Amino acid sequence: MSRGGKREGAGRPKGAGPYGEETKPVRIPVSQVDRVLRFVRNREYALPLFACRVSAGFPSPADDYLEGSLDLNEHLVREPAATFFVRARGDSMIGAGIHDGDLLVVDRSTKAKNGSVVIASVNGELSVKRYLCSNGQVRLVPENPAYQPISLNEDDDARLWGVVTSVVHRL
Amino acid sequence: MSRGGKREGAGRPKGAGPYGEETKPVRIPVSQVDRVLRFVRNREYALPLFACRVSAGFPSPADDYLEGSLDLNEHLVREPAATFFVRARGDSMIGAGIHDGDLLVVDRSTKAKNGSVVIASVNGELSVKRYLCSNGQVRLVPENPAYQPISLNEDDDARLWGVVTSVVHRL
DNA sequence: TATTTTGAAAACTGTTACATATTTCAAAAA
DNA sequence: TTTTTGAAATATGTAACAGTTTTCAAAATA
Repeated sequence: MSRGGKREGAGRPKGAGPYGEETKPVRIPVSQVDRVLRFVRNREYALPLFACRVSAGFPSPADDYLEGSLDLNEHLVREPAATFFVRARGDSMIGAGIHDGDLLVVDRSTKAKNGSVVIASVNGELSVKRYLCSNGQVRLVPENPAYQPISLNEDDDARLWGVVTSVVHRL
Repeated sequence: MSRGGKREGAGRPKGAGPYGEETKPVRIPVSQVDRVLRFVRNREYALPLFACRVSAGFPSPADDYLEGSLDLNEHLVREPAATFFVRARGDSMIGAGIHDGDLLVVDRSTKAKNGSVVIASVNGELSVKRYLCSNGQVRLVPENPAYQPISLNEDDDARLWGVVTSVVHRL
């Protein structure tokens, strides 16, 4: 009459769901539910990151060379609401690894420190420069000997737009 | 005695939460809860892209300088399932804009063309090189005069791991 | 009259609870 | 030996709940 019955190991095993893991309910705004489900189910953009010091077979997800997984958005954008992109022109910052046409990730929420690479407009001219400050004197310095540094005076109409956090160079 | 009381428009208005919208519980794997909450709260990784040729006030979303909006994942990763990341070591590809420590986006689904920058292992040694093919002869060429090109022979144990599509340089 | 304090009302939020739904495996049947 | 079956155990979507937060007019105060 009875089949199966109480016994060790009976029933659906733990972690047999699609995630192989426990779940917990989280409140999501209704308009974003679909987007979030796609995000979670596909884990689309969390891609493997491999270490490059390799001598033998490489790279396979089973390897020790796997450093983890990475999402470019999360890795490169700290605060989405304060971040924008600019395309760089010219080679005045070649020494900082910024090439003509590169995409710059600019964060407006972090304050420029001495030595930061910044987007600044001076007297209506926009540029990417290294921000140096000494003795109260602010200088915007290109990273290419063919260009001249700019020293900011009080009557200059200067404004910092943000700090460049990453450079994306397409091949 | 009683204050407030039942009346039209009493109480907290609808949509007064941080999302300005109704929420609903969705089951999320515990290990991804944090990632999902960040994803939902930050809302958008589709960030504004500005043109850099600018003379006056810049940049504001209302400006004409806005080229559009960009999602780094979508922009840099054509096929998530065939993409991985590698961290570059050394300066052998400095001429291609690849610096020590840069993050390389590698696509395994596109075939290397003549001139592509590729990740290749030759006799167990992994490297980033430019792939050149002429008269059936394959060469892996560094972009730094201090390094020697590698010509592939038939008895070399060589394998192409993928084509480098982008370089991410952090400042 | 003008300003401040108060508290009921209504929505928000994280979590628990629950009613299916699925999955598994050994016993029963073929 | 193979197929069928059903109790057991977990998964899943959502309602419900208890506690929190916010709002606004009435009450109290100046």
